[in-house]
Amino acid sequence: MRIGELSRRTGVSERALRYYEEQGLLHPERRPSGYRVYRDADVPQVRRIRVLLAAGLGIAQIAQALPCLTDDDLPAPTCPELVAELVKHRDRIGEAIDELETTRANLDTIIGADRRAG
DNA sequence: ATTCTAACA
DNA sequence: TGTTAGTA
Repeated sequence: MRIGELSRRTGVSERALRYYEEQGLLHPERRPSGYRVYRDADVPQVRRIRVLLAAGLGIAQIAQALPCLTDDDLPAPTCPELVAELVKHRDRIGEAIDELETTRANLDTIIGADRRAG
């Protein structure tokens, strides 16, 4: 299939699909015309990419993670090294949440002071 | 009608 | 990422 169909079947813009290729996430063949040709397997592959993006992973990390995932819609890590990195990523998110909660508490204090000040 | 590359109000 | 120009 060409990029238009893949875009429709995945809900991902053609622009994004070309960008994913540029970043090494997809490797479509090329027709003599220059048109990209995708395989059926690229449909679930794109969904996996979106899941990983939604999980907060960067393009570079996703490029390395894709080979270590089961070929299913819901990515399951097969390489132990990948699992370790994902856990590390999860920990960073936890830290970020803690910092945001502190920031929110500080804001609440200011808001409270403002209300008391009228 | 579709896709491609390159570039930016 | 969207969008647009000029092509093939």
